[in-house]
Amino acid sequence: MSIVDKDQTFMDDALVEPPPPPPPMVELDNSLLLENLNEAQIEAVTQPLESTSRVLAGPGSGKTRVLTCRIAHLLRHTHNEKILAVTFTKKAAGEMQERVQELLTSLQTHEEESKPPPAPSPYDDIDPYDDGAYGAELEEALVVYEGGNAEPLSPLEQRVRGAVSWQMRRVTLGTFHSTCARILRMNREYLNSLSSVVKHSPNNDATLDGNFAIADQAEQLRIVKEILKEREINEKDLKGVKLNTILNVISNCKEEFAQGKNPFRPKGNKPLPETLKVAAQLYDAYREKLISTNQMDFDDLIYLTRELLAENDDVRDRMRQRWSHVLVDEFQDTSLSQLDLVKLLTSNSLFVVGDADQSIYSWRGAHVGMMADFNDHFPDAKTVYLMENYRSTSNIVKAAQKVISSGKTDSIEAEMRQDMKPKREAGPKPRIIACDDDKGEADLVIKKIKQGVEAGEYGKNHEVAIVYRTNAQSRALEESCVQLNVPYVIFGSATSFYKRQEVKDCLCFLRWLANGKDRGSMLRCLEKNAKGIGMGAIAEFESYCNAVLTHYGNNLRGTPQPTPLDLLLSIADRSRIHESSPPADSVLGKRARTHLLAFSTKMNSIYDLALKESVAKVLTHVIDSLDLLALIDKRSKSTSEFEERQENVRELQQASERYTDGRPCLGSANSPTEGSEQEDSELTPLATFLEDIALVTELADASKKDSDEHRFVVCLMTIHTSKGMEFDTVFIVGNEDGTFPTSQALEEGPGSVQLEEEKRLCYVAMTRAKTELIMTWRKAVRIFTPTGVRTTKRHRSQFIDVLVASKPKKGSAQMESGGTKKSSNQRRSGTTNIYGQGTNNIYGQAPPKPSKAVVTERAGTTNIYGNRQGTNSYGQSSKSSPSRSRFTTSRNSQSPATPNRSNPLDRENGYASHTSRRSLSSFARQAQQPTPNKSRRATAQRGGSASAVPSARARQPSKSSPNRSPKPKASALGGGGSVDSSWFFPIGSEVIHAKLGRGIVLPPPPATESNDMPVRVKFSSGDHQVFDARGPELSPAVSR
DNA sequence: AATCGGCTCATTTTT
DNA sequence: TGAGCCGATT
Ligand SMILES: Nc1ncnc2c1ncn2[C@@H]1O[C@H](COP(=O)(O)OP(=O)(O)OP(=O)(O)O)[C@@H](O)[C@H]1O
Repeated sequence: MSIVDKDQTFMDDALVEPPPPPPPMVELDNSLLLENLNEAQIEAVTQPLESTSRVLAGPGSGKTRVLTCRIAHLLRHTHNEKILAVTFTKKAAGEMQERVQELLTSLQTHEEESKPPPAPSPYDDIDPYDDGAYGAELEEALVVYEGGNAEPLSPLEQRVRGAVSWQMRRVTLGTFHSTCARILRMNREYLNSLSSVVKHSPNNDATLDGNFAIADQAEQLRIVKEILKEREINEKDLKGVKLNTILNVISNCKEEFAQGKNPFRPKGNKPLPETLKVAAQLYDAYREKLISTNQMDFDDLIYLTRELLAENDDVRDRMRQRWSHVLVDEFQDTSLSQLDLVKLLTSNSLFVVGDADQSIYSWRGAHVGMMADFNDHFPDAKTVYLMENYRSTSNIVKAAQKVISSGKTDSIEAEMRQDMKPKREAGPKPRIIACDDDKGEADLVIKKIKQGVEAGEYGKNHEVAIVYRTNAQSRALEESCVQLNVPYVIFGSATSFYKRQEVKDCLCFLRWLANGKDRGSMLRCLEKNAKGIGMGAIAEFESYCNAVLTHYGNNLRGTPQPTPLDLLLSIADRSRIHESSPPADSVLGKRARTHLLAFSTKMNSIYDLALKESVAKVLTHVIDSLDLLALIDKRSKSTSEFEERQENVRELQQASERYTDGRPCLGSANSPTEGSEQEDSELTPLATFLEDIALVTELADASKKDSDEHRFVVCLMTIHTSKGMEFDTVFIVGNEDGTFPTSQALEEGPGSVQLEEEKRLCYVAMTRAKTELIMTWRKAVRIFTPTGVRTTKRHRSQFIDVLVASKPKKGSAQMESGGTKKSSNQRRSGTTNIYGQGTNNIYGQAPPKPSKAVVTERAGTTNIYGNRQGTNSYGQSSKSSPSRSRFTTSRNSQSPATPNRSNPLDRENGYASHTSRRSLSSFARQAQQPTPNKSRRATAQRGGSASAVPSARARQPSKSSPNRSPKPKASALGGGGSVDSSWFFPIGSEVIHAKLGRGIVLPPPPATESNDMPVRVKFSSGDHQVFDARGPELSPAVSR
């Protein structure tokens, strides 16, 4: 105990006691800090230092800005107090870090400039980017990243940087998960006495240690499979319960347990659902396996930390002392357990920011009522509302508002909801475009973007995103990008990169080295990457393991048991285990022995290297000594596949290089860099690398260069991923019922939890747009059925209906007859009754009535609705949109005010700076023209390259169906924000008429009873004609 | 032990 | 459609 305490104190001291004294508190001029804030924002930022505050605010209202300023405010008004800021993703943490840094820099610069030249200060030699005060090791990396433009810093700049660096050291930025991992590792000595750990380690051997690994989904699955196998349960016997479902259920159960409930007890007299039955069967075994292999899953990070803090007063006090101020961004997506954590960590300064309408993670355990409930948990909390929307044009704000206020109206959220005040001009109207199918949609979107770029419609730094509901939707878009030579980047987690075999095959060695008990990695090493070893040899190895462990159990009690890694090593090097152990030869057969010995020899050399050398060197040695490239070659079907895989491996090696800090890979050796006392130094470089991978930190891509910064690139991502971002132009694709909202949500029906979340998701998506918002949908969608591929007709989404619908007329309510007849997808009978079931449906009382007449009448062929082209109004507005990173004044345009910090180990904040992921090789090839992005945040790329290679197969033009869109009455006559034909065919754009050829759209005539969305077109012949914007005759003339 | 081919199932969303 | 899994073959 005393040792522990000492250790902890020591670590804390390292942080609390600065080598240089804190900067003198000068007269603080807060006006500069508050200069760019409105009144409500100022009120939020300047809440008392010791207080609990909740900022409730809609999208684009500057929540993130407020949080940033609040951090700066706290830093400037306290001395050594430290700050914990929790963000939703690591990327958000990175941006936050950058922004705070920029802000502090500009404030500090201002202060320094207005001061007389001071005497030399202790900061003069501190370079904020290298921890240089403590070690010189990082210089190499610095050269790499600042190499191009390393200008000598002026004394002023040095002082500023030093001061800022010092202040930033007081800030810990991270996600709940990364913060928890940190807390757990800091308090590793407590892990095995946590009650739930005790409960799930039947052998009571101290199994968890500070090197615990974070189990990814693959590992979770492996464990479940292993349990099933052990119990001789066939997957098929599970009655259709899928393995992934089991994992999800287990995850939910953990939350329930944490909240003091027992999910496995039947509720009332209802029998337990099958999924829960299965989960109940597996739950204990699953946890035991994790713990006995020294692993935790994502959920454990949260729950065990919560337990740690709840059960150990001393730890809790220490952690509370450590962070005097706690801030949480995106609080609406916080779970109840995370709330508990916040409570446990907070002493008396808490600042949370969120928007109930943007809660989109309830499926992951987020508590939807979190924002509303906040004051129940913190009765003294002060609430500040931010009502102004600075991001989007008012047309976009209005449209989004229309969507969010549709549907359920009796929730607390709905009651609390107030309209935002748009601060920007009206801007171009949001547009809705119908497309034939996915190919048509993708081509249309990409062509429009291409045109925007090439015709100069997009100003400099114009950012464009395409967002979609499901990842699978990216494929068609990618194909179009490749075909049309438009550079793109897929945002999202890098998991697909780490799922690739070749990457896994490399990583399993590193993981096994870091955690000798990691069984999954062990099996992969042996099974896939060791020559001549298969299931048989593995079985023999395991009996050897058991023999030795039995021996330890019988004769060597008190001696720490060897891990499977130790045992493997011992085959070639007996000294790895106790000399009295039974010899391997006695257990292993000849054949197995030969191969295991060979492999063990190699592993020994790898292990020894790991005690001396960097992660990158070890990885290289792994690849070389096991001839992994040859293996990959053998497994590849083509040279291009091999090259791609090889490229992935290289990418991984590159990433690993950044985890070089002079310490050895397994550098437990307590002689890191002299005097290096950063709190993280107890985590080995290898462990840091692996943890970053597990927690989905974006890995480094050194190839990102400044020269890329101003190139145009389209950002592709799911709507979930887009949370918190903003773009000048946003395309939301796949807005058809069954895709978005998902069919599952539709089946739950109007007002259901799921459908409401889909609605919020749509709201989030729409509010990402600053100036231009375009929503597309597909009239036909390809689906996979047992009978093969089929295309199914789809209806535009109910959210679009909301946008298009006019004020409902009383009494016109009517169930949709299913006028879609056979053409509609019979499997989804659920969809029909979303129209006008009872009173609470999304349309209020009067669902739009699909007119039968329309259905039959319009039996025309081919056509898509309105793409627009030609010049339209949006050049004007892009300037007025405040650029996100343009907060600071001063001249950071030329100086690397915020260069990519180079080394993830240099993490005073536990955060590795943003970077991009591996590029799709096909993309890399075709992207010679543009590439990554100017935007600091727009960089990541997902692996999954296979999907980027477009198959050149010809596509059937899908037979266009009669348009069965419900035809809202008199919609264009409605008030502000309603849809008129210009949403489909902008005035001035070029269209093609099936018979009359090309024409130009003129201002429309007033709507009439028979044509409520008229478009007037002028043809080359000089004729003017009026059409129905929703009719089949017109289609947009796609740019040439 | 390694490879090949046929079978099944899939698409929510992510730390 | 196509990726991943299982089992039969060498
Ligand atoms: N007081 C202000 N004056 C001018 N622009 C502002 C102000 N506050 C914020 N902005 C701008 O508004 C935009 C949105 O800000 P921010 O990203 O902080 O909003 P948010 O509330 O976090 O949005 P979301 O909830 O969608 O994540 C940014 O471009 C930001 O620069």
